[in-house]
Amino acid sequence: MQYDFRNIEEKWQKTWAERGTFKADNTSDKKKFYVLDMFPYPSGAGLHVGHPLGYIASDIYARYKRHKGFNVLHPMGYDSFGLPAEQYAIQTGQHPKNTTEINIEGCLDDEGNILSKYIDEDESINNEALIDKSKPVTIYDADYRDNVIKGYRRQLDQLGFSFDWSREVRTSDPKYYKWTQWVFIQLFDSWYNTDSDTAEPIESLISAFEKDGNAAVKAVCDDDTPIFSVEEWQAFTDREKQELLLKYRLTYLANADVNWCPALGTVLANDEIVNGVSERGGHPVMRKKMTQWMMRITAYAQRLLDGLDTIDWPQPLKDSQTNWIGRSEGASVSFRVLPLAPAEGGDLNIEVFTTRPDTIFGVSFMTLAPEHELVTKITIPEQKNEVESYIEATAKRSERDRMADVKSITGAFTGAYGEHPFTKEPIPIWIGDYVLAGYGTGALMSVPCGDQRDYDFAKHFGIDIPNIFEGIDISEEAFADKEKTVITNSDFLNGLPYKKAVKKAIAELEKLGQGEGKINYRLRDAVFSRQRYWGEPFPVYYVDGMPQMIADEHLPIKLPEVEKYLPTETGEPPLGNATEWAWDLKQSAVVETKLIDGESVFPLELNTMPGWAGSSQYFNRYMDPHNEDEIYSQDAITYWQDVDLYIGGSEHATGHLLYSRFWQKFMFDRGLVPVDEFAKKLINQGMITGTSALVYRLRLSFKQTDIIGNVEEYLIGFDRMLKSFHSLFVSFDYVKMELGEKESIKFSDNKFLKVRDFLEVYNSDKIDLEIVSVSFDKVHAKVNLVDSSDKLDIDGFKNWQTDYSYSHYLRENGNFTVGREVEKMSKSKYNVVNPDAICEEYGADSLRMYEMFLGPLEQSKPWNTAGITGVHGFLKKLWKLYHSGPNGEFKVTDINSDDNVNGVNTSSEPSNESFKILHKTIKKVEDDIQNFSFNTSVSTFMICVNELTGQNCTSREILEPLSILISPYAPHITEELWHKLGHAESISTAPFPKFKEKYVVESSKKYPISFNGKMRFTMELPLDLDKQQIEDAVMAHEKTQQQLDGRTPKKVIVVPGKIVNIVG
RNA sequence: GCCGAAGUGGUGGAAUUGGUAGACACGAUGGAUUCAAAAUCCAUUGCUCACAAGGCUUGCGGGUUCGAUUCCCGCCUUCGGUACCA
Repeated sequence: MQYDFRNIEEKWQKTWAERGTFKADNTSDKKKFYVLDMFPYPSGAGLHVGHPLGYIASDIYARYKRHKGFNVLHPMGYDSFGLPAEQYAIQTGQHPKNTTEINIEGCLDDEGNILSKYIDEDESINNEALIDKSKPVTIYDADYRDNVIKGYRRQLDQLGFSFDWSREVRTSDPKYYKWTQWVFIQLFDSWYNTDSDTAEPIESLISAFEKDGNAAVKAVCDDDTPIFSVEEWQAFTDREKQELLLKYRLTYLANADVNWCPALGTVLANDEIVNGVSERGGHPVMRKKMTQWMMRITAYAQRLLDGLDTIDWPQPLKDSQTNWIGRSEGASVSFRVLPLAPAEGGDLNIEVFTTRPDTIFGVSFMTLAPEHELVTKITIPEQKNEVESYIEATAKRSERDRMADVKSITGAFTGAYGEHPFTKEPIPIWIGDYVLAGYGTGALMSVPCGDQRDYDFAKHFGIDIPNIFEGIDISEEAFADKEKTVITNSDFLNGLPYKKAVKKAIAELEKLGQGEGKINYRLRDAVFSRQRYWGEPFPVYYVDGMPQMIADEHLPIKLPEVEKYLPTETGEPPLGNATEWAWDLKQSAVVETKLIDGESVFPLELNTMPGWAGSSQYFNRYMDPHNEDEIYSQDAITYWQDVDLYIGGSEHATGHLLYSRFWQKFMFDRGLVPVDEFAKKLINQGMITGTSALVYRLRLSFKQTDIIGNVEEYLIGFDRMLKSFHSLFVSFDYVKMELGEKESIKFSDNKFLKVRDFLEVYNSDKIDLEIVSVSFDKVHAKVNLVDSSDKLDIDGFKNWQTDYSYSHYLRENGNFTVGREVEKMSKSKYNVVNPDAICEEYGADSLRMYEMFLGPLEQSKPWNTAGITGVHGFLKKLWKLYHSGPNGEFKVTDINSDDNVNGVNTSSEPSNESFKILHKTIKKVEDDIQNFSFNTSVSTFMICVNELTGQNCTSREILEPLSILISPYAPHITEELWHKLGHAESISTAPFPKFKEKYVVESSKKYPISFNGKMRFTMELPLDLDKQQIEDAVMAHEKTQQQLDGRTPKKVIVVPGKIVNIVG
């Protein structure tokens, strides 16, 4: 019997789905275990082999935990709001809801034929069903299925994951985003009490105001919050009260800097901006202030830091969150702006944050971010032009550019001066783009002798560099070593080391009332508004410009329909196009926009929520995903608690993973979740890169003498020079052999004789120019046109790119090979490998095993389909091991079996060797799974099956546990074998085999005998010898004497059970 | 720039605590089987030298150690993140 993976996999996938094998129950006596994957954004391109890597790993772990007797929750869903669907909507007018649904559910029926609703009258396939929408496809095209969207669900299903699909969520489903909106309202209705260090309902803040005003309230709030008394509070109008409360709420409105692109009418992400212009269309981009919803994540800065110590996440990921939060201790210092500055001058102060208050006497200038609000106020008329043009120039640079660029030093003098708090000397105030507006206060006290950037700035603009470090030469560079610091030229700080000087400086500043010790965080409040269509609408309407929440019972507020998905002509977000987008208070319903009267009908919020909104609580929603009354029941969350294992990419380190921790802590504060970290353990899976196939196209450079005798040399595509044929492609083997490491080679070097021959035969009469050198272009070929030995299918290549149909192909030894390069998997590089095709050819079990076999889970690694034959061959061998009967029939022997073959009882005890390899495998695999080292498990299985095959093992006692060991990795084949072994129940809950030490104990060891650290020979010795006995045995060995050649060893190192090393 | 990760045969990788470098695979070469192909099986395969003996070898340069892929110092290269891509 052959290993028929197609039938086996289809059969068991169907059976699992029908039986609900992987449904997790919210009530169970078993211990719970929650394995979570980062849910995908369902893109039209579908899955490539890189996507399932983490899902396979988590599935192995989930299945392993089921074998270990746990009640496992392993859900999957879709992060289905996002930009690509919106971009497509802008281009085609297709509703993102429809494209999203297609991307998830696909366009094929159960037989794999396209659904009739996607076939147009003329039998062509509707554009929305196509992956590559650039050219028309009809149902008569032979391979139309390759270009039809199969849908994420179908692609995931065929990989045999043990997901509990009954719990699926989609962030764009109103039933789901109802609860995203609900959490937003909870945040709006909360403030952060720094006394109790917890978020509290806004009512407690209001009652505090009503009792004592806000002077005594310890809260996280906006910097510009005024102090008011009870009387003042009571005298405030309702609107004033609302404005004040906004300064405390955990989500609030504020003016934030964004990258505004006037031409596109939209805000751009940093990576959508290249060299100061938009990536799409190359339009100018400006920094601009816009009113945005913000999340007061800074309230949680310290707790987000502290929490990192309590979770088992990768250290690099923790490091990046730590750096992101960026805690620094120092002092805030207030500098008076000297009144000789013009206009409003006089009472202006500049707040700076410094980590080095000890260097305050080294200040020789101040630097403000060009965006700093005081810049326009303090700039003197003479400097106005210079300052303004500088501000304009920096507005065009992205923050990342400004941070990355340390070489060009730019800035402008405002003409204004600050006053040193102690010396009262005037300090010139500059602006410079190395100061970022959102970082600290957006202003620096510049100490050139102690900070390299300040030093460079001072040198560049000829500003003083006073030295305040004892015994340090600062003529070449700044001195930033805190440990070796001794302060001098600094009045009361003279002679003090760093730590004492800091303390003293802060104390003196406090005496003056011009500063205090302060902890600063780099973390900023998160912008929560997006000027997009395809996102969660806010449950917010505006009365007199003040935001009001819509009551819980009216949620969800569903996304309105719009004609166009672009911003409006007046620059409002796409929701501004909606004709039905107003809140009627009386009816408690969304009504037509034109009914807005400011009395009972009010405008709704036009922004939508960002991508991370929907993913910040989804892990909790999975626990009770269809609950319509609560975000989840308390029973469900009490049972499941938190995620035990979360697998996903490290690119989410400071986005999703930080925001989710913030929301979880908030939910914890409000008593909605039992723990304040949502995932105990997290593993980052690496990227799978593509292995591109590159075909080498000849380029020749020619020399030509023109009429007046100038000699010109130029490089030209061969095809353009010679009309008689198209490009000449040359086998990579030959190119490499002739070219070596060089890029190009002189024609006179007498290489590439084959090319010369070729030119002579085909074009001798056409070449009237002198060839100078030979080089090559690399052309990407589709990877599936290349086989495991890098040979190109030339006919396939010609068919695929008809431009090359008439090209010539120069072979080497009858083969035409391509070069290989590892690059990111992408459509444009033709190196994307689709899991469907792999499943079709080798099966899901082979794909799962191979993805694991590629290498360590956390590392990025290149995909090369060629290698899959190794694991596929292994599965065939595994199958054979259980099918050693006549004609490949299934055969397993029991110890007490009555089986008789020709009168001989075939029952047999497994051999000691069989037990040994089985138990070695159990030990290794269990260790591997616990260490997430899945690649080494696959090797271990191979060794085990190879050995058992060699031993002709057929014992149930061996083969039954073996199938369980392999089943997390290759669930289909092992389920089939399990079934054949006579079990009615799924293998998935069979108990994991127990490792028994007694089967693997060794009595002797093959010792490596080294001389001066180099292994020369091995020697088998009993393990119970002591050091001296081993030494004696080794010294007595003839090869030892041979090696020593008469010398006496200086020293003999014996490590029992490990090695012997003879020195001398 | 800053932060993080990784460099081992032709390729993916293994070596769990400092102890036989290259497990397990892919590819390649030769052979068996076959009318032939596929499939399967066997042998060889880090480099170097004609063989053997030997020498060299974990990105580069140092160091610690009886012994370093592993620990320390200094460099180089590639990749990821860098606040509106998801």
